[in-house]
Amino acid sequence: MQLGDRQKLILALVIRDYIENAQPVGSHHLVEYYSLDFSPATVRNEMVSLTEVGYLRQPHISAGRVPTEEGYRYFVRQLMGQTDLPVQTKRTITHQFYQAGHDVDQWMRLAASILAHQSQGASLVTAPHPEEARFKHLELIATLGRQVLMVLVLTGGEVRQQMLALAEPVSQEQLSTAASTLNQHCQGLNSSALAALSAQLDALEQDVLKLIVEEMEHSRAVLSGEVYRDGLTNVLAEPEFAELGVARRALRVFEERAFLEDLLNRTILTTNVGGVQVLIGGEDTWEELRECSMVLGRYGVPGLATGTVGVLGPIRMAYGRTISTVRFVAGLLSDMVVEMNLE
Amino acid sequence: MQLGDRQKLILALVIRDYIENAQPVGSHHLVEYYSLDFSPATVRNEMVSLTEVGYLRQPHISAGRVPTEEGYRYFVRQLMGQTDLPVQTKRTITHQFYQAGHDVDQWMRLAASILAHQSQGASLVTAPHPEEARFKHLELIATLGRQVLMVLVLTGGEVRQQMLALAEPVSQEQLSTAASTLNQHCQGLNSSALAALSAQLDALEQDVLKLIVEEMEHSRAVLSGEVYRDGLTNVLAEPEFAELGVARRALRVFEERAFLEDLLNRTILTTNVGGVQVLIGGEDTWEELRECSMVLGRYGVPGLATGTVGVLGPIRMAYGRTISTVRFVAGLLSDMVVEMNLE
DNA sequence: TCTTAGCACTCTCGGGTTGAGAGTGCTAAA
DNA sequence: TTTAGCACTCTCAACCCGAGAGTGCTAAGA
Repeated sequence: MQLGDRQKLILALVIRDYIENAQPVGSHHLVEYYSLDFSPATVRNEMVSLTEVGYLRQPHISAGRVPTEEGYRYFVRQLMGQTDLPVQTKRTITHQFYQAGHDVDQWMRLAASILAHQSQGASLVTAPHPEEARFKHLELIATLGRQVLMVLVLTGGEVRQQMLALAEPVSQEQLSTAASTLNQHCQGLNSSALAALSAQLDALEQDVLKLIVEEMEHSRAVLSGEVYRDGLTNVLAEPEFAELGVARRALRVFEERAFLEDLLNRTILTTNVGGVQVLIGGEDTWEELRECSMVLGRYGVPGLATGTVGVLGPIRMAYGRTISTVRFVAGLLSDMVVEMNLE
Repeated sequence: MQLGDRQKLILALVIRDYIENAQPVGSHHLVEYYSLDFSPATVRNEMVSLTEVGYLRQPHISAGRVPTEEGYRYFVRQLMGQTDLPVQTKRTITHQFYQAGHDVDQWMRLAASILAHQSQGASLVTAPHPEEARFKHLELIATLGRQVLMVLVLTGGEVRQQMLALAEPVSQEQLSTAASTLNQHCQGLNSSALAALSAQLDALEQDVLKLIVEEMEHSRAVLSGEVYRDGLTNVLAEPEFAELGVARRALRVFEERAFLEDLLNRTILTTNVGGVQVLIGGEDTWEELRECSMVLGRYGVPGLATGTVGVLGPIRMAYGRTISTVRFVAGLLSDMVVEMNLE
């Protein structure tokens, strides 16, 4: 069913008002506050239609209207339009990133902090990592006794380190030789190609190679590295999380890696870099997210390295501002990935 | 003032009962439930004394008694005694660590998870790092263009990595030469000794050395690496965090690095390895912790590398179980540090 | 046909009241 | 020194009630 212009206007106003005040919106308030040139009775009539198509509902018979999840979805898709961050805000954010220097860790933390602050929600950032890891460089470093530190650099600039315990002590020279052999043979190969190499290597090199393959396989998961979070307490400030159970369920989402992994696997992988996905009320799929919305974005360079940024908040979320912030921060992080690899 | 034996018994029972049920404890209930061989009236008389010395209080005149913070402190110091984890529990935990292999990251995550689960609180673990970092080994790895990855191994097995952008491109050979020069000169030196070396080195080496010193200085902070957390939602389940504001304040503690840093600096540094410190109700020092208690432990090998484990919960916390869990996990992590360095 | 004024109706919410129950402190007797 | 008995205080849940908000319906007006 197609909505009339007046219905769209009323729906949009109800949603904006509700997002701001967290209270059911009545016909009288709407006309008064937004100086509409038709009467509360007319608004009521339109509200009846909007309620019938499922975009609005009444908490109880003598209350105003509240948007349904479907209402929010329609709003985000059709009514909201593209909003953009104020130039001044953009400039401030860019400046902060500029000051963070070249440290990926710093960038991630900063991104999480900015997202949380701007959206007044809880934020989530994963470090960039390649969709398919390719070998770039290897170092083997003797630490003490039979403990050896392996540092593996993958295309995209991702660095992984892993301790390995050898059967017997090996000198740094032997390790360096092994590393340089492997560096020669493995350049640019992906994990399956590496696995095929095994035959032509000696025992030590085979051991190391096995570990490399393992690491690279592991790094294919969406959630291989650290997950940066911030603003968890922001969501607790929202009235919809006043009830203990609701707050717990929402925070659990952020705590459990397994859940996040599932979530990201099933949503963000289908999103293009630069694109933003909005999950409203768990989308009938994630029970734990029933009372929340998430805005997820993907950044990076496809084929090289990508990562995820996201915000969790109540369904009554300022979608416009949040989406544009997520998009903007994703853009900056994409620049970082480019810079890291090209400069 | 010295408490009589019966007063000690009653205080201990009130605290244990309150910890379990979160409800004011009345004289009648106490006698009934614990089959005491004196009457409720006697208990009431003793309770009056305990209230006068400040170990108990009444929420209101017709309610039972509740421990005060002083009461908890007395309990933890004098009444509780050394409890120990059940052998079976210890075995299970040890087994889990055994299965985690040699990955420090895995160990930290596991430690946080076990602490959270056993204590039903929120847990906190910092990676082991040296009190005074000494140089052990350096690698320089060309990634792309002028971007160079520096991998720095410190005594104690701590590994730090940092990107540096050089003024102009440098080949891997040049980097390797520089690294091996530095490895020869810097072996076992601390940051101030390193800073003094500068004169005898060429431009590239000086650049790198500056960065090394910076990293090592930075790594002296208590909170240099990642902070592992778990069980945040556990604390939300406790009735004392039902109020929004209380829950926010408690979680903020865990979110803000600055706060944690201050906290650890001022408490844990005065604790010996293997020792456990109990903060009850913020100890009049930390406003944010007023409604919480923390149990903090230190692990590692003094002079080599140490780290912190801790649990946050309501003041009404099962101190016995929590303290023994913290102590046990700290012990396991200390073993890990030893093993990493000696094997 | 669309809009709107008027009105009866419904439901929530906050305030006030009340009675049951819990637990105390005091007193006096054992 | 301990304890039974008792009067007393206070909380808590239930209940009632009236004010207020906002609706849907109807009928009149544009």
